[in-house]
Amino acid sequence: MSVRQPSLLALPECANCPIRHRAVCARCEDDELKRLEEIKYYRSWQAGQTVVFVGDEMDFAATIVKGCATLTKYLEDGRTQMVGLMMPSDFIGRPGKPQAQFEVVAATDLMLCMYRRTPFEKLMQEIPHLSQRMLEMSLDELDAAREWMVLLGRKTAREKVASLLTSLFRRARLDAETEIRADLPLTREAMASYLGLTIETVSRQITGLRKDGLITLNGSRGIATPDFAALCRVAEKAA
Amino acid sequence: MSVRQPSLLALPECANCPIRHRAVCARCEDDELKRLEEIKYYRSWQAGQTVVFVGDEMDFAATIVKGCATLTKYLEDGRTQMVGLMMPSDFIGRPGKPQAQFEVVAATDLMLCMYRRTPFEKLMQEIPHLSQRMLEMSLDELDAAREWMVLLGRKTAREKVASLLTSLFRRARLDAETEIRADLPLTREAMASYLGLTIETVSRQITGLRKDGLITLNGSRGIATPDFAALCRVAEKAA
DNA sequence: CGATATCTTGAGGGCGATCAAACGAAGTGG
DNA sequence: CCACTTCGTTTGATCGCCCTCAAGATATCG
Repeated sequence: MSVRQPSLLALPECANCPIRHRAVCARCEDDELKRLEEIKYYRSWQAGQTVVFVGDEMDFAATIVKGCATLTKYLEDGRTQMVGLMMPSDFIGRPGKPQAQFEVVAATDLMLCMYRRTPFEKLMQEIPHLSQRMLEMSLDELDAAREWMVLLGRKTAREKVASLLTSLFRRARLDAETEIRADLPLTREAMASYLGLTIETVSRQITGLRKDGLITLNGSRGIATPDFAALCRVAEKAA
Repeated sequence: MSVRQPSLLALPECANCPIRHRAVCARCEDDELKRLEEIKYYRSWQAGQTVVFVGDEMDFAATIVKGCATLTKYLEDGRTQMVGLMMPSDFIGRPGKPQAQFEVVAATDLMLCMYRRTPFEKLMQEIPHLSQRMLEMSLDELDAAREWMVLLGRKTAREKVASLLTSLFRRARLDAETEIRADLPLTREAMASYLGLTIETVSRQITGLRKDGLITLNGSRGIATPDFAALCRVAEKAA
């Protein structure tokens, strides 16, 4: 892969932003949005590039505009565990702790709407609509993390893979209710990291699900399901 | 165990509260504290009693004053995974989602400082000190959940048990730096639920750590370590 | 002291990891 | 255009950690 510098882009208006109503700025009034607009800038990365390294001073907070980013933690001997899979409108950053606790990597081509840290934290103090939305989003992340813990701690390999696929299907069908296909934004390696498995086991389980007629493949990234409900049943949704 | 009704207790003053400076009310001014005091009440449970069942309408939020509570999620076939281990000053409740997503159980005898839900959510709107602290605590919970995900997804049984013990030691030495002993607030079953293991494996690993001289036991609940640093090394702390 | 949880220990098996190799797609250069 | 590399994926063979099932030991409490 050719390594290109992250590029700074022009500044579209917030009013036209595709994730305006779901991001951290969702509740902001027009005048509040203007203040955010003053400290924001856009930046893009190619799939595979690292956005933040562990321990880096994070001098920004950001919203994903396009693409998909992963948050990954490491053990000393190199074992890795993904701890966040962030999609458009999701927030990246940790007000109060500028040291990055995990690596942020662009899983696909990625565009972030970034806010300089200090001014952003100041705005959080001054704009309740901002901190309120921030709290909502943190609590949602926490709920997701807890669901994820059940997957990691108690589900079988097959259930894990089925759970990930259903979750990706759910996020992929952007208002296209009928579409039960998706292009995976993750490599097998990223899926393994998400699931607490090895690449080989992920591959075997995907093959198994295909042989059982629960999914169909189209290349290694394209995937679809003829029976979404059945796939959900395999995923053993929490009671 | 004799089942006794949870008891309602008298209302001590917030000013004398042992966890006043660490709980959700930590940043409140005196006048703000008074408003909280108006909607609060105390309630106690015995070890083993369930505080909230999955799906229950939670008409309160609460702070743990004394004791220890667990948050547990279930799969349909009965598999369980603990997703929260809450200690004094920790917050229990989910503003915005009154339906309980998990079961809350008193791991030890437990006392909660409880706030009625609707008035509490109103105060969160009106007292920035409250919602700000709430955000801080949620982000800390999220950090802890992500560390926990690494444990569940990638650590070996031995590392898992060592990690839990070091974490409990850390929380137990309440300003008593020199004390490297603790009474476990958890049964083997609760430990297994925390770690994504079976009771038997937990027991075997504890025996193993004892035989290796990393810990000493005193009954099944009392535990100490002659070399905390060594135990941490076994726990394979994340880089 | 007996009744009942809780915890420990043992034997055996299965699921997922590990090690290894083949396969396919995309890109490079002769 | 075709060898050749590179990288991601698939498939196979074997191993070992942890689960399962079972029994025994210990603690707790009436």
